[in-house]
Amino acid sequence: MARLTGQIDLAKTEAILDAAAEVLAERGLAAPIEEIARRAHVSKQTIYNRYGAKTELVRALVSRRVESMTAPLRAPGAEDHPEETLTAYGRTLLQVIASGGYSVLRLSIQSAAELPDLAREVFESGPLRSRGQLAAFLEMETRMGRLKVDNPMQAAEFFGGMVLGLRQTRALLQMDCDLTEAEIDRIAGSAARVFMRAYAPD
Amino acid sequence: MARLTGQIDLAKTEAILDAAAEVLAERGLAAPIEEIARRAHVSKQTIYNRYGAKTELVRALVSRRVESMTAPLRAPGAEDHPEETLTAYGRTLLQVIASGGYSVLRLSIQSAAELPDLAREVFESGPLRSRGQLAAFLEMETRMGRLKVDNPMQAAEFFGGMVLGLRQTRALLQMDCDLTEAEIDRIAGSAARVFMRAYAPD
DNA sequence: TGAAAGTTGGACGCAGGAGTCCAATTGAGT
DNA sequence: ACTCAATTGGACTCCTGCGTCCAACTTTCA
Repeated sequence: MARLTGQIDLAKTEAILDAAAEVLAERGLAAPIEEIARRAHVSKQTIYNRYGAKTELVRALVSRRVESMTAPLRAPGAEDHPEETLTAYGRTLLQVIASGGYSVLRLSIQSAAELPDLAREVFESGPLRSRGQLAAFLEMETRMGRLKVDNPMQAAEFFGGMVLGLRQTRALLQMDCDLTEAEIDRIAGSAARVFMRAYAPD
Repeated sequence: MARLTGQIDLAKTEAILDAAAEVLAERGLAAPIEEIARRAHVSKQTIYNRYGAKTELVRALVSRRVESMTAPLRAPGAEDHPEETLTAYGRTLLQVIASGGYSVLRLSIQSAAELPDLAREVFESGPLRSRGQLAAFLEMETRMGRLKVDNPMQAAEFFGGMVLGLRQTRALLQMDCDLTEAEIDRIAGSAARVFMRAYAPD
């Protein structure tokens, strides 16, 4: 095995986190650590060498993957119509669901009673941050007169909520919601159009 | 102890379900059954006499409480403006969160891997049903020319999502989101107003 | 007063899984 | 070749919590 640093094997660390993501997504918090070790082709001891405890493994995993459960706002070209930026944002939001990114959130929910600080971290550096970016965008567009949003954060939550609809709940309940690329476009597009109609200037 | 029927004690059954709701909400699925028994002032055996297994207790609890996690659409007076009905619906949606009704959903999410059928039941007789009622209302208002909604179910999801915003996620992560009665009114009102602007006829 | 059923608590067996220990192995660097 | 740290796997301890069993007690109904 290649040891990249003189010390611990980075590739193994990645393998552990990948396996943990898989197993915990499938079987929930109840999944035994031995199963993770097995699937990472690593000994249980190796996992304990790095993380010391199961909760720490969960922490590491979740912290590292929060980003992946959140839609970033792609820097919009200044010439774009806001509707396009909104559509793009909505699309990313839905792609996160379609690609199983919600397993991180599900895990955090499952651990919330034991690890309230982790829950907080996930919320803040995930959805809250994401909506915050959107809110900043809405505010800017308002100043430029292309939108008329009085309460940016509220409006951002509105838009996110519209796009997600019942799909977030479905995803958290592990029901697969067949989201094709076409579906995603359709929904994000509709939401953006409706939003524009409500928040158009004058 | 009063035995209401000649047979089993109905009051005890209620006590068990109440205690289970409490304990499971606080400590999650990991909560031991003995704790539930203790808090219900009942012996562990009594619980097993009724449910036979922990999963069955969870099933019974969740099934019985799904309704409480969902906003019903109050039958709107025919003379009301749709905006009022929407506001009322949104308010109920938020009151469910404020009153801790989401613990049922959290529980279902935690058990989803083990009890996928329960998850499905919760989703369908909870949020899905609720939005379905709203969709029917929107469709009716559209036929009466007071609204112009092309895709009622989608619009219903939009509205529900708007009202919930990030609060659903917060609630599932067990972060208390200080929702005062005033806040609730404000949010539901805003959402309804925005919705009306987007879906007004002509 | 005598069944029949429900309840109690307390002890018990048992399984699964967290975390530890250790002797043997592997690989990197010198 | 030699050293040092990381890794391995397999055994082992410990604990928690599920589900069962049972003997004593209570309540209802006849």
